[in-house]
Amino acid sequence: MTDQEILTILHCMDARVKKMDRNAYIFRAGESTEHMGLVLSGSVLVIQEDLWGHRNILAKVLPGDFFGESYAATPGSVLNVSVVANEDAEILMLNVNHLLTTCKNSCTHHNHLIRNLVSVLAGKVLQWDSKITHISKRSTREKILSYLSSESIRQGKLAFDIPYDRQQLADYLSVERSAMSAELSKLKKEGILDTQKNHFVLRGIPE
Amino acid sequence: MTDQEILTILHCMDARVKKMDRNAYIFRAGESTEHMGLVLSGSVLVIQEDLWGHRNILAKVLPGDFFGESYAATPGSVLNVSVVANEDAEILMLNVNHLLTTCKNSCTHHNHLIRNLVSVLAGKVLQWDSKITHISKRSTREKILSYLSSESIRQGKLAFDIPYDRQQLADYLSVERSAMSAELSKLKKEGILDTQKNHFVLRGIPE
DNA sequence: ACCCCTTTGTTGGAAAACAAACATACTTGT
DNA sequence: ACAAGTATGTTTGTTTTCCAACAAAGGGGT
Repeated sequence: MTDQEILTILHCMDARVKKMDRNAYIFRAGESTEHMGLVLSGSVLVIQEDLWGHRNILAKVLPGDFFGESYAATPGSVLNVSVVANEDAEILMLNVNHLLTTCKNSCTHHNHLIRNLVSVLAGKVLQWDSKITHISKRSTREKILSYLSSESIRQGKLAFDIPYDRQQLADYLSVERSAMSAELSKLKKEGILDTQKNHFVLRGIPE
Repeated sequence: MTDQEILTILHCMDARVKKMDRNAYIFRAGESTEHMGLVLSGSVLVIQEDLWGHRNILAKVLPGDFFGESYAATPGSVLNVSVVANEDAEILMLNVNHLLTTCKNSCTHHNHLIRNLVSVLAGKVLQWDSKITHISKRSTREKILSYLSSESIRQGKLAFDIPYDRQQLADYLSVERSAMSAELSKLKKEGILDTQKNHFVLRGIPE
């Protein structure tokens, strides 16, 4: 596309850049929205939290990736999650309704964009599938190994970084940080993996 | 749409009806597919299972609803789930690639169908969100109550049926059937709910 | 009505996670 | 270099789940 076309589309979708400070809320559970977010810089967390401090991290969204598309694309839906900036971040907010309802200008690119939206949504479902795979495991150890091995496969190496610190990983896997930490130590002692900070090396089970 | 138009579209998407016996597999984890399924009659379960008999039910799909769209819409993806007939069922298989790649006949309805696909996918993400909400809860009791109250809200009544039997509910919530059964008894004794078979009545917490 | 088979409820010991507290790095700012 | 704050690892009771086995209830077919 030419710059002009991109500008037209951005205007079509009512695009606006928002600068968010660390820990600022972009969406709050209970609200509804027509906009989806695209992370330009920094990162955001998609979370659920209750009044007792339990925080469930559904995903960390990095630059180039979207969030909130499903709520924006479902009229009448109410956000079941909140989105907070994990660090200072720039977010491009895009109105999905403007994309889905044929616009007056009848952008020839609308259809292409909608197909892209299909890819984004399908990818999100697959991502959710794999999160469900991990947290459905019954023990902390299995959840850890399920997550790490899928990350290892996804990144195509046995040594890789994960986007979470310990507390965040525990919140992502829905387990106690302390129990997880203990389990990681065990796995180290057994030689199944090695880790320092957010860097992991899987060794596989010795025969 | 006229019958003729519908027929054209069905042909476009390589539509075929499959009759499945109870317990027959429609998709197996590890396969890939260009087709999504539409349940015409009966019902199917979207599951993950391991070699030790643990079965995680991701969803029960009833007539009028789809399954497999996300894998079909993501070229190169591999099924992370299996789909089995929960009872004798008729399934309409639709080729999503034919829908996404502009067809030679250039069906004028393609765009409309793709928008519908967006809705279906967005709805699926929301459904997954709520499943994650339930199984992220730390105790069996909380998982049960999270699921039941969301079903109650969704159906708009305090008395409602759920689509699962006890074993299936346990598999959906990723807990032990026996522990769940015990917890349900407790909740009954405490007067928080009542249940017989798959019918539930929520009473709320007595003040 | 009877038997068989499936579903649901109950129990008890073993194992695991939870929660809170503390110890030990590791950062960050000054 | 220091101090304060944060992140990570460790430990200890307590609570809960898991698992296996059994009991009770319900359904279907003959």
